[in-house]
Formats: sequence, C-alpha cells, structure tokens
Amino acid sequence: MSRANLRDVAERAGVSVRTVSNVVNTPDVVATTTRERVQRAIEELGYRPNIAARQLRRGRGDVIGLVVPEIDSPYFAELAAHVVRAAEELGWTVLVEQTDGDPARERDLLDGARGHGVDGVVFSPWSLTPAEVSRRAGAPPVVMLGEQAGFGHVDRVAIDNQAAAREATTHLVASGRRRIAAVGLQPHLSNETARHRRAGYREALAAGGLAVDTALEVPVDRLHHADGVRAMEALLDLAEPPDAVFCFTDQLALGALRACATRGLRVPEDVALVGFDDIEAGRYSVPALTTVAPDKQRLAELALATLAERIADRSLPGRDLVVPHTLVVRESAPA
Amino acid sequence: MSRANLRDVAERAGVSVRTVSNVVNTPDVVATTTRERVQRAIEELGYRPNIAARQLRRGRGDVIGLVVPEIDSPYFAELAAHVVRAAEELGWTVLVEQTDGDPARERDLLDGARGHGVDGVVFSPWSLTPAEVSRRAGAPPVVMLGEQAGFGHVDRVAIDNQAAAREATTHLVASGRRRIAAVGLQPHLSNETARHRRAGYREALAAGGLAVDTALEVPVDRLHHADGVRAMEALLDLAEPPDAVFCFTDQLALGALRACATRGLRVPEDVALVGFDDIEAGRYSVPALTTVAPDKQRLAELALATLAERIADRSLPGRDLVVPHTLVVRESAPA
DNA sequence: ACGTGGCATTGCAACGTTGCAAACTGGGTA
DNA sequence: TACCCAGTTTGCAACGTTGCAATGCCACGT
Repeated sequence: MSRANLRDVAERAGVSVRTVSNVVNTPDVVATTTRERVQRAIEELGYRPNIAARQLRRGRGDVIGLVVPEIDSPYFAELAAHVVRAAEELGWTVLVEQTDGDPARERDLLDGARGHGVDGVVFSPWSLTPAEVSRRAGAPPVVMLGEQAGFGHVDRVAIDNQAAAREATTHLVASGRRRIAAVGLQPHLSNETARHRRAGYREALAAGGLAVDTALEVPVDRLHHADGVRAMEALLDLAEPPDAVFCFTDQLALGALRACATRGLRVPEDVALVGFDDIEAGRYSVPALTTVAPDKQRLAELALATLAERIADRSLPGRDLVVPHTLVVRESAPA
Repeated sequence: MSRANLRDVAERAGVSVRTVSNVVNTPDVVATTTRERVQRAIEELGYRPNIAARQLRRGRGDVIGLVVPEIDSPYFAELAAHVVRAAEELGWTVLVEQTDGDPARERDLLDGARGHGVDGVVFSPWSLTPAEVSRRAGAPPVVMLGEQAGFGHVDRVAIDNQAAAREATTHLVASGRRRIAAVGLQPHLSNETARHRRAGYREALAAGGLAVDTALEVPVDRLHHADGVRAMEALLDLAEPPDAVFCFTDQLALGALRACATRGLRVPEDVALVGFDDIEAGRYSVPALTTVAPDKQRLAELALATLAERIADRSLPGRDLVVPHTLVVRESAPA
C-alpha cells in the first residue's frame, strides 16, 4: 500500500476531497463532527500532505536555499544555525549548498540552489563579481551576505567590514604595537570582504602614524587554520617580524596562535593577535582571542526578513542593510 | 511576465511541449536542429523547470533531510559538509533541520523533516528512545547515525563507540595515568552514544587494573566548551584530582584544556586529555588534542548509500553498518 | 511503386493539491 | 407559507511536468 492521499481519506471518512483539504488547512470552517471524523481517518491512514502537489498548486514551497562556501567553517556553521532557526520562525525550511568558494559553482548556485524550487536564496559569496549577479530571469530572489558591493538591484546584508577592521587595528595601535601585520588577503579571488578589511586596516595604520608595509600584508590561499599557520610562520621568518597580527578570520588567528606556540613565542607578550568572526572556539582558546564579533543572529534574522519582503514584492528597490558589530577584547590582545 | 514554462518554450520554438521536455531530460533522442532551436528558446525565455511539478510527476524530488542536534557544533558541521558533498554526488540536495537535542523536536522531525517532501532522512539523534522510532506510516525512509541501538528495522550507521572509547582510555592507562576521569555523560537524555563510551572507558579501566570511581565520571548538561570548563573545574576541585581526562567530545576537551590553563595546570604534564571527534580546532589547539577520529567522510557516504538503497527498496531488512575510526595521538596525551 | 524499419515527434492523461464559486442544509424571519 | 441567510459541503479546473504509446516521417531495399 502506497502513501495515502486526500482521496483515500475522503473515501474513508465519507466526505469529499475538498472537505478533507479544508480540515487540513482551515479546520475552523468545517463542522466539528465532520472534522473529527476526518481527523480520525487521517490518523488511521497515516495521511501526510504531498508537499510537491501543494507547492505546485500554491506556487511556493516554504523552502529557502542557503549558499555558503563551506558549511564546516565555524563562522558559516554558526551563521547557518541562526539562519535555520530564524527560518523556522518564518515557516521556512533551509536547503544548504556549498560552493567551496569556486566561482563557477557560485554562479550556478546563484541561479537558485541547483534549481531546487526554493522560494528564495541567502547567498554568501566569496569570489563572485558584481557583473555576475545580473540577468537572472526567473530565478528566485536573493539576499547577499557580506561586503560584495555594487549589486545595486540586489538586497545585501552585512556588517561594516571596513569600520570593524579599522577598530580592530586601532586597538592594536592603541596598545602600543608598532609593527602590525594583516593576514587574510585572497588576491586570487575577487573577495571584496577581504579588500574592505584591508582598507580598514590601512586606515587605522595611517591614523596611528604607521606606514603600510606590504611585506606585512600576507595573502592566504584559503581561510583555514593551516593557512594561518603558514602565514604566521612566514611573518616570523621576516627580518623584522611583527609585534601584532590582525587576522581576517578567527580560524586564521587560531592557526597563527598555534604557529606562535610552536615557535616558542608568547601571545600577547611577544605578539598580539586579533581575529574576526567571534567563533566559539576563539572564546576558549589559550589565550582567548580578541576579535570582531558580528551580530550573527541579527544578520540571519535581517537577511530572512529582507528575503521575505522581497518575495512578497519583487519590484522593491535593492537595499543595503548594515548589522552591528563589536570588538571583543580578550587575552590575545588586551588593552 | 511570470516564469516561463514548457508550453511557452514550445510555442516559441514551434514544437510540442513533449519535445521541449525531451530536450531538457533526454537531449539525445531529439534531432540536432530541433534541439538547438529549442535550446535557443529556452535561453531566450530563461526557462527553468518547475521542480514541484517534476517532483509531483516523478514521485521524487532528489532532496533529503539531514536532522542534527545543532549544525554549529563542529562535529555536526563537518559531518554536514561531508553529507552535502556526498549527496551532491548522488544528485541530491540537502535540507537541514536542528533539534537542539529536544526529544519532542526529534520526534517530530523524524516523521520527515517537517513534512517537507524529502525522499529520505539522515537522522542524528540525541535523546530518542528506540520505542519512538516506529509506526511511521507514510514517512520517508530514515538512516540513523550514532549508537542508538535496538531499532531493528531501521538502518543505522556508526562507529564502534565502545571500542573507540576503550582504545582512548587504554592509551591513557598505557602512558602511566592512574586516575582517569570521564567527562560527557548526559544522564538527563537517553543518550546511547554516551552510554557506550562510558562502557568502553570502564572496560579499559578494568583491563588496566583500575577501579571505577564514579566521582570521576562527570555528567554534563550539553556538549559545548563551557560544559567542558565546568566539568574540568569540578574535577580539579576534588580532593584527589585526576591525572588524565577522557572527554566524550573534542569540544568538551577544548573546554577542559582551557580550564586547565586558567588554573595553571600543564597539559599533558599535570593532566593528560583525550577528546573524541577529531574536529579541526583540536588539531591546532595548544597543545593539540589526542582524540578518536571517526571516518566522517566514510560515515556520510555510507549513510547516503544506505539511504539510496532503502529508497530503492523499502522492504530491505534493517542494517547495522560500522564505520572505521582511529586514535590520533597528539600532544595533549602523548605516548 | 510499395512495404519495412528506425528515428523523431506528438497527444493524452495523470501525479495530489487547492482556488473559486456554486450548491446544499437548516433555522429564523416577513 | 415563502424566503433568506449563515454555515457547510461540494465539483470542477488548473498548477507544470513526464510516462506511455501512438503517429509521422524518411530512406532504404525489393
């Protein structure tokens, strides 16, 4: 016996298909006795609505896509947790896709989570250029996360990365550091976020009367711990190593921390470290990470609220929404 | 103008609806010239298949659910990454749901990811009792992850938690530790996995001629860093603190590590630590964590392969599949 | 000229649901 | 008694796609 449908229930309860549908969707319009009889039939047959048919008929499926580079990076994992929770609040379920930062995959998935009939998409790009976010006829609405500027007609939700990076670096300057490195540029990707963070970093240096030394601006391949280790080792191999490092993600910072330990350097005494993202692991590392904390929950909620509005009215103009952040001072770069 | 459908394309290309469908699904049966004409029309109209209609017609939607307690716990995040990748390999997309370990939510979601028309579900339970995994008429097939034994008719994929815990503890015994604690029991949940790990831990103690001291078996509320901190502090407050701690997850171990640092204890000199899960953060902590490493990729692949088989043939008997694990010896508990 | 076989294309129906509007029911009112 | 209205229930059609089976077409061999 296959899965029961409305007709099976209707037959069993001795009512019309339409009435069963009413019991499921608008129970209050059905007479009490009828409703109870139908509900019993539903129970007995184990009826569950066919979502595909409902979606086809209604024109929406209450599913949204979440497209991130990698769901196992702590920042994205934490973000995803907030998105899933916020989505549930709105009656949505979340479909997760990974791009691995691959431009081609980002482009494909931008067109609607592999076409999987989602009502909308929350998209966290790494390498997408603004030009690529256009001409997407028939694709579901998208909200972009992060600092990819210049999309214009597309909604975007992000923290002010440049200001955040400036504050982080200023904190290091203020604590007396004079040779401050930056780790996390990704020149091989058109990663706008990294660019903004570097801009903020440089602003803070200038404001503190420090010169930019490009030898201290270390590019990385990816943003994992291992990349942080490599970058830190490179910095420590310099003739004049830094006395502070601003890492563009906490993962990089934790890698840098590890590299310092391996080399026998003390943090923060010999080198101060600041991260970015405020992932849980950074709150419990030894020493605990000073870091920029984006309000991830707010970010998720705002992204979904924006998406909901756009789904309701696709003619809305594109919006640029800013979410607050704070600098959390911990042991790796104390005041 | 709304979204284009097969009929719009057919009209524009001057062919039948069926031929357009053929171009989309089985291009090789269509003549080259026709195919090109249709493809041009598809491009021009920006046609994208309606997934709901396809799903309704085909009877499957190539979407599976992944139900985990929390997607932002590193272990589940890493697992999810593997699941998403493996799913893509099989042409599936993954819908993620979080239970927060809440029994009621676990029960609901077990019945098919909030009914969201998934073809199958990969379920990672925390507190579900075997009795609850029954009588699910019409619900999609499920593969259970972890050590929830006794489901019988349901497929299950897991590592041998008891053996793994035994090996981890034996490693501590072999390195000369004599007062070995265990952190991670969750007596308030019917968490079978924790039970198995304790059984393995006790086995190893017995084999090493050590007595079980229930004062050294520390329960925790959740499995986060903070719980590890609290548990470790409790252990260090004992009249006779342990010289080694086996934590049931790496997150707990990292919390314990942090607590040791705060108290000025050296790891591994004063206390050795072993974790479980082999999350990335544990590979870069100071000191790096000795831990049990489940083959997560294998776990994900096997779970999905099993699910695929069950979807194909729902009359298959329930299977219990075991995935390999290894003990990775690092600094927190050297040989 | 005609049948044959292979390739290409087509029409019909159905998947399960819900929007719409019509139809029925019973009791209260003019 | 005839009528009306609110409360219930119903039938029909359509959402967009694909399985099935039939039809059309053409080149080839006889």
